[in-house]
Amino acid sequence: MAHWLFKSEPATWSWDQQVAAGAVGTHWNGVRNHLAKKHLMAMQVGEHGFFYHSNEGKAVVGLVEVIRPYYPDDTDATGRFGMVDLRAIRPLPRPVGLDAIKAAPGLADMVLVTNSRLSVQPVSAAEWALVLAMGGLD
DNA sequence: GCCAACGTTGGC
DNA sequence: GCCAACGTTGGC
Repeated sequence: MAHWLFKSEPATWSWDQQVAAGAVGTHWNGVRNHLAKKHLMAMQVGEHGFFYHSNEGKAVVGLVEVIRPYYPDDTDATGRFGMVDLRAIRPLPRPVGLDAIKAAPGLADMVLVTNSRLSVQPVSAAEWALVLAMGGLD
């Protein structure tokens, strides 16, 4: 199973809001980038991702699960882009900050480091395990 | 709030 | 189809 990372500015959509959305989850809409779209299209129900707070916080704060695969984003008038649905699984006991990620030897190739502007990113199995451990989960 | 990086748009 | 101009993102 693949792993992912979803970025959100807390002022727009925060982890607390994601948690409040509960099992029903949310539509991860608003993606308008073709590389991000490609990642969304590759996602399968049951796959897990990191929830990352950009700009304010700058940390991986929780885990989410894909609960509905790619379908059209009704906020996109052009019809070119789509979205998936996500639900919160659990917070990280210790949020993993961008500074810690940049400082970790095993995470130098993380997309968060190499292409920080991409809003939906793939995460390798090794990166996933390392960030989980840094966040206090096994 | 600045600005670098990057994606997109539109004129040619 | 190239590329300059522009807008947006996101770290600092």
